[in-house]
Amino acid sequence: MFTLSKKNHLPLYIQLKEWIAERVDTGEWKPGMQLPSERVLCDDLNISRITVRQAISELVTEGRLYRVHGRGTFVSDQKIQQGLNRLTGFTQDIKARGQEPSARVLDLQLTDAPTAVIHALKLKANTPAIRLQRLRLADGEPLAVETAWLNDKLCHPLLDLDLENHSLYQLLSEKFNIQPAYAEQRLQAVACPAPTARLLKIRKASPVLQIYRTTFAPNERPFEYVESFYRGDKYIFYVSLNHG
Amino acid sequence: MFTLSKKNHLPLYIQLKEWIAERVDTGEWKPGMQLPSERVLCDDLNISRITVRQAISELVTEGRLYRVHGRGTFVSDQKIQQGLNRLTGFTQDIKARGQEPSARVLDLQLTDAPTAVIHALKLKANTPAIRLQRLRLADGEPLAVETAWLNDKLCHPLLDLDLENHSLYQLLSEKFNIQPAYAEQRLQAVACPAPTARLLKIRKASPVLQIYRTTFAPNERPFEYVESFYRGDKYIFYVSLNHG
DNA sequence: GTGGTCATGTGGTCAGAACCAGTGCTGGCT
DNA sequence: AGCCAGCACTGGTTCTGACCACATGACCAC
Repeated sequence: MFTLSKKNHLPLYIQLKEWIAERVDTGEWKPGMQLPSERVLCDDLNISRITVRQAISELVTEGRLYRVHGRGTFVSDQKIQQGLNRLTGFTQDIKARGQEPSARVLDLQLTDAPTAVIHALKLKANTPAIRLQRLRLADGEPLAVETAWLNDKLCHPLLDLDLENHSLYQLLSEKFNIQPAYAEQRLQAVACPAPTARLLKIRKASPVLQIYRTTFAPNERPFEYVESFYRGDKYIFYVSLNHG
Repeated sequence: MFTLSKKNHLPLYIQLKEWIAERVDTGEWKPGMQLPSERVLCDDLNISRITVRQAISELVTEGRLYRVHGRGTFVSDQKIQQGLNRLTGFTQDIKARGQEPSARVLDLQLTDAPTAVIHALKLKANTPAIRLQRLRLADGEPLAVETAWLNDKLCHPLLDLDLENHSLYQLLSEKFNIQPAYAEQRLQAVACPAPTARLLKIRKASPVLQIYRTTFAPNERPFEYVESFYRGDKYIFYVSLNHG
């Protein structure tokens, strides 16, 4: 069926894993289909069961396969796979929803960071930070007010850039080589404060989704802390959860 | 240091995993601390290395430990940990927040399923389903109203069980061997409907977090659809996002 | 001091074997 | 016909043992 090359320095289980993944991706093995049993794979490929199990286990962890004790191993339904939980900025998020994102800059300055920001970005006390407040629109309608705090040391020249027509993440990536790798968010339903309500063109105290986000670079350093208010009537947050 | 009991039917690697997890949770082993090497653990506990590796590997996958080739295994920085995005029921969720969960059953019956439920659970039209509505409390205070729809075929005898004092997921697991594997959620900030507000003891139209969840079993069949209203002033939802 | 070598300790990969624990079919008994 | 025990499969757990790849520090030669 296929040969694993020992010469190739790649571990056998990785080679097997990629081989299986390819069958699944190309649709040669369709969702619900049963894989050859672990012992059959051992014999056919002339490798030990521990190797086969390691390859399959990783694919199970990734959600591409699932096992049923006593019955066998099967290809997962691809629809279920998590297209959710992806870290994107407002721009990408809204585009993914089929709408046209835009922005109006309300404030952009270097100023003293409040303690919540100091803590989130792991700054020293009394350090200034960049405060960027924008009204975010989807298809021209106000959807959210977003206040981002950025580490000044990492991206000072940001103050001169055009943040109405470009994605912040895109600029950070192109100009400063900062890519978001990971983010933690807190979501809460609150009554909209009056000033924010005026910007969003909703009645004050309307329900809004308040989102706090801390974004980390690949080296696990936080570079951004954002507080947003999303109109409750216009924005739905999607998330997927997996069994521990 | 500690003894693994063979009598206990739990697999050795699970016992070891829980033992390590406890050290980490209680803070006996602090973030950054190096664990005893795999071979040392083998000798001390008189088990094979493959067992030790399986226990550690799962904790690594969960983000509680990390390994460095050639140096050792270490306790992760807890803040980075994604104890987030774990699929749990209300009971586990509230316990994890350090509060005491409880429930009051408002409704439990077999009835016609609305189309949203038919669709989410992939039922045939005009199929009845189990409707379970509960007021959920944390430390005795109303926190959420939860309406769960369950596939009748999978868990009919549920109608006779004690759902005030037991976790639904625990019962599903013990009685019907149904384990949640994956869930998709939608979250939205809305104004609380009057009847729900009375149950939650808040003013009507207060902001609440409305959460829809579809829960899937390991075989990717949906078995539960839940609509919940969480008090906006008492509940914060945590989520982590990863770079695609 | 600087730079290379090597011993040692770490995790990473893999073989072969054994037994346990669910699932589902089959054949024999009632 | 219907039930149930047994068997042949599946994945789940665990062992012994081996070698590879990487990190580190001690040692030696320059």
